[in-house]
Amino acid sequence: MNPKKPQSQMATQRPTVKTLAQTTGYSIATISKALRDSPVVTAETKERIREAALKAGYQANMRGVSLRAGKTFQAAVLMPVTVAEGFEWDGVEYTQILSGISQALEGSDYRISIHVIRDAEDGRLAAQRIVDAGLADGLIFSGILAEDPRIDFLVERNFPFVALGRCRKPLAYAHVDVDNDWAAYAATERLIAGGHRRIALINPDGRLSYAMDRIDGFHRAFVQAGITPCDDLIAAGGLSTRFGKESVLHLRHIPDPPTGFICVNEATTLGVLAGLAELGLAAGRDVDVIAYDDINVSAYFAPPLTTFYLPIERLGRKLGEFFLRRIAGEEPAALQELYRPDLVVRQANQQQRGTP
Amino acid sequence: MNPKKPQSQMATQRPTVKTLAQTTGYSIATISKALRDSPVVTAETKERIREAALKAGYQANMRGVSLRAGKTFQAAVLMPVTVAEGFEWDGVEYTQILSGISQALEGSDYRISIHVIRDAEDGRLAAQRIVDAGLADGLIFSGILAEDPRIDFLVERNFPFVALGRCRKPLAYAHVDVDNDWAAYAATERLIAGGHRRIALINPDGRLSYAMDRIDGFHRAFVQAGITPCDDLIAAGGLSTRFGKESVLHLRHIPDPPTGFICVNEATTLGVLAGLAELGLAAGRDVDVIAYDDINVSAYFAPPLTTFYLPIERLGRKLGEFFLRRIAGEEPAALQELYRPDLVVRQANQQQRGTP
DNA sequence: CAACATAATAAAAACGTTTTCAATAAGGGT
DNA sequence: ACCCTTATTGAAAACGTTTTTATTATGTTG
Repeated sequence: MNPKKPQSQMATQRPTVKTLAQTTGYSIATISKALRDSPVVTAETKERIREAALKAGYQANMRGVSLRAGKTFQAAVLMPVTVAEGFEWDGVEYTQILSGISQALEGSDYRISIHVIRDAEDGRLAAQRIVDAGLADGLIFSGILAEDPRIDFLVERNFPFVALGRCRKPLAYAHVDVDNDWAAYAATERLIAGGHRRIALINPDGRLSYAMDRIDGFHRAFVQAGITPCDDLIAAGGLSTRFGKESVLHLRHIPDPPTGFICVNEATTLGVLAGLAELGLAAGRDVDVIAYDDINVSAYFAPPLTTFYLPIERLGRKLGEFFLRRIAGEEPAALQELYRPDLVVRQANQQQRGTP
Repeated sequence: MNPKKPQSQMATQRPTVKTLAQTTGYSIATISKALRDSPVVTAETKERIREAALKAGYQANMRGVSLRAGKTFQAAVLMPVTVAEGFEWDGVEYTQILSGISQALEGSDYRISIHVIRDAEDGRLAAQRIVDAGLADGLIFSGILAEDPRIDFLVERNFPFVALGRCRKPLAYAHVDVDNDWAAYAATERLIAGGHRRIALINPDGRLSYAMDRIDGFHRAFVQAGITPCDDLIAAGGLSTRFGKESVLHLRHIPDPPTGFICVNEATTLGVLAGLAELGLAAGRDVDVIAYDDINVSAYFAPPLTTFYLPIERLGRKLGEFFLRRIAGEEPAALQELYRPDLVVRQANQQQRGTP
């Protein structure tokens, strides 16, 4: 075979507008307009060109479109991961977030590109790289800090983005969030109504905005009930299973230990249950545990736990929708939504049980 | 303000090779060569141009590079998700896979783009779309079926890809896999040695290649021990928590029920434990459970379980490495690796316990 | 019937690169 | 002093689009 394959090689090449122009006899301008359904080209030629395109299996080359349009058609998602091995079930909910975003982007020309980050500061660097190098047309990220460097940066550069969570600065930006203040309030109130006076809040990193929201709600429930808030029972740490377990082991060994636990996610909840098991305690009998659940797994814990449940995939869908609308030019102020999770009762709200 | 902003607008535009050409006085050809460190351009001019580029904050526009090079610089990853809400902890390990791939791709120009798929057939469509529309330079995917339409398609089209798992056809393609045959064999052997004669294998969808591998290993252990294989105790279904629970509830109600359970992943394991709890049985006392663990969570189950553990992030890293090498032109036959998970003993291997 | 508006298509420019090829300058050998 | 080689840079083409502008043909109007 001739290594240059002058003829057969050409035949197997992907067709372009130029190819179609040659086969149909029209100019590449008309081809382009016809395929984009421009009103200036006649219905008959449109038909003819479309047919030829179909026959040739023509697909517009995104690289050409991209260069010409000055767009990347990429939605960059910052995905946090923990560094070390032995990470323990961290970030498991991201699959669902991505699924939701993906659903929203279906039908659009946008694709999801993943940028793994270690922490918020690393996230700022990633954001800067994405903006400076023009790697994407917009950004989606979560794990918002009260003072989030990414939000500051992106707002200042006027780069489109949607945040899963709100920071504590009065800036206008598109976001989706869970009403964590309310959820923590409702959980605490429920435990108080169940007779608990010493309640532990297993919380993530204190710089996270929603960690503060949860503390606010936690406090308010005590104040409204006229009880001293359990500030000493707030465990601020990771979202890991290990942290949940360690928190229980620690908190149950201090004087006047907690009898109720409010967990921040499924991972810490699993850890809390593991810690209780190690101490010979059982949720629903010796202590009460209320969880927050993104991925509908609390039903399978032993015992099944009462949770505040909001499928995180739904948030993902909203993120994707807001992303597209933001890219299309809508104002950030119009792209903000707050969700309240559903209370799923799986354990009775027991009254005044003697603390073991 | 003048809506056209003739001057200030220009100043804020991203610099291009043309800009640099103007500021330095060199031609765009020289600029390009200098920045790519071509040997034909003199050291002095290189230095001058690099300085100017740095000062201007020049970053090559990927869209231009992409069009010219005919590459997308995208590594497409097919990410499976279950459709319905109430998905129950499915696909949680993908975060780790992505993290691993991301680590391997660091330093390269490649970015990860996510394509969510519902099942293998949907995956084939996605693969076809990616290939036909030229959305990526290569593909990474998992959940390999014994007869996987994606592998057939991609091999036939000679499109670069790396599979997490092997199909059962004798095709040459890059892959990374876990030795599931061995793992299932070892798990079964251990339970047999512990005195169990009726052992259940909680397996994923039977069309999955690694499901068959596991059955093979499962069988072999019985044969080698001279015991009748428990074909009736193979539960082939999903990877979901629900399936794990339902399997236990079903299997424990048949005559001569299993006393040992071998689980396929953490999700089903959690379900199995939930099912056992509902029946009043405890792992490690009434029955034995051996799990397979991707994400190091089995230590927190109650009780902690003996598992075969292989951090899936490591597989992800290998996938990314193989991807780059495949893209660079290496032969698929050189890009194949099989991993054996580590046995992590958390429960004693008990002898001949009366089945309750 | 000439002038002109309108419709349809074609030509050309642009997006930002990289690469091939041409052009210039400098140096070395005879 | 002249030719030839070599080193360095510049010009131009190409990647595949889309959009702006120009060109032609057609029909309408005074």
